[in-house]
Amino acid sequence: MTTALDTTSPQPVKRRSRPSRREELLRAAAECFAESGYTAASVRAIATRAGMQAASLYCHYPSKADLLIGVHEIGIERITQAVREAIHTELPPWERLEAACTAHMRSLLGGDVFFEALMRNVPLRTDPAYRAIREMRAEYEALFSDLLDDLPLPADGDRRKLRLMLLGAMSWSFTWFSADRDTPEDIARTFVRFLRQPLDA
Amino acid sequence: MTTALDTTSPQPVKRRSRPSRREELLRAAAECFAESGYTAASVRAIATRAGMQAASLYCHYPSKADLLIGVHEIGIERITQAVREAIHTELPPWERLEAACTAHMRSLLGGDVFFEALMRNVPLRTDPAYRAIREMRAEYEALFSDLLDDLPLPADGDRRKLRLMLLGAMSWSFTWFSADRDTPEDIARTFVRFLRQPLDA
DNA sequence: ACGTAAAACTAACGATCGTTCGCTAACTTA
DNA sequence: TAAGTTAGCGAACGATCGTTAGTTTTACGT
Repeated sequence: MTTALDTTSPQPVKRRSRPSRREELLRAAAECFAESGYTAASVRAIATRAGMQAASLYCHYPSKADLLIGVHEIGIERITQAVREAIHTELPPWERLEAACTAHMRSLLGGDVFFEALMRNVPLRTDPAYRAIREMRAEYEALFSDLLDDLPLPADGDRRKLRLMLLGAMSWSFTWFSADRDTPEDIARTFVRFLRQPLDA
Repeated sequence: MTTALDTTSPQPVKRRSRPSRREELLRAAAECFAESGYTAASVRAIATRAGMQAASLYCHYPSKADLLIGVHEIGIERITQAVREAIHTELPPWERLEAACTAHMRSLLGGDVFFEALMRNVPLRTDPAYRAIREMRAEYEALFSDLLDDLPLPADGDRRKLRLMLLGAMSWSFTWFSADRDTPEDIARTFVRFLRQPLDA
């Protein structure tokens, strides 16, 4: 009969001295959140993808919800950086807006799992993480508010709705984008052109 | 000590001869899906809201996934009907489009839980219910394809992207709409006007 | 009035969930 | 080298999940 001796063999248990194991964990979380959505993604699946046990995950993050916040932080930080760089140059207002939109779409549709996780997990107003995430998004969207303020619009141009329309159309592209038919840059250019040029004959 | 006698009293268990108990069930499901999202909504919560036990739910629907499909069917059918009525009149192309958008936004933001459930549960490509739901959505969006075909656009007007931009912007409004600041009709009108009129000075 | 089928019930199944516990082994630092 | 810190592990907790089985109740056609 089995005794206490023949238990599990003592596998090495490599301890990673990597700069940050948390980053690998966040990436794994982003992948799972992107694939299955926050609720359906299990901490066990995330941990497995990061090469550890579910319990070990809690050495780095106190809860699953904090993982989602962490994923959002990285995603928002990246896209903010990308847009900031794109509008850093001296350009006419409309061209600056187009540059921002191009950077926005490139980030969103470029295949980065952090952005996929972002888009597929827009927080509900009842979520506990709603406030934290919403604040991050608002800060990012303020970039576009500034860009629109520089635009020479007609007097009746509702800048708020213009921002919401443009950002909304771009956000939703996540649901229909197909790399076969479209490119992020073309979508951005076309959307800005639709607003800029008269479509009515 | 408690015996087997003092268990739950035999409550009457009124049997509803209503035209369709399934409809109440679908409404309860829509409410739960809208509040918590599909995965986080439990069949027990849905059943409780419909005034029955979780097991009784399976007398009407074979699975939770079928409930989601049923909710989508009702939502799509309602909004299709609303838009069809709106564009039934004889109107110039742009006015017809605006009428369709107004009806679209009124449905989406009017507080109907079926539409809230729709918007908060856009299916992932990996979901088993993805195909069924996607087909329903495509059929609805074809309405707008027809409307855009009637529009007198410049030669370089990409009608597909125009449709995706307009529908995307309207869909996303679900995430920022506030009844205090906006009305569905105003959003629809403004969005169409942005496309129709030149914004560039 | 009776038989029957649908609808609702209670109970429970196996699975999985997020999280906690106690311990081991590795790295860091003194 | 001794002490301290901590990432990682196996196991398990209590809860909840979607679903099924078996039974009882209700409504309705004959």
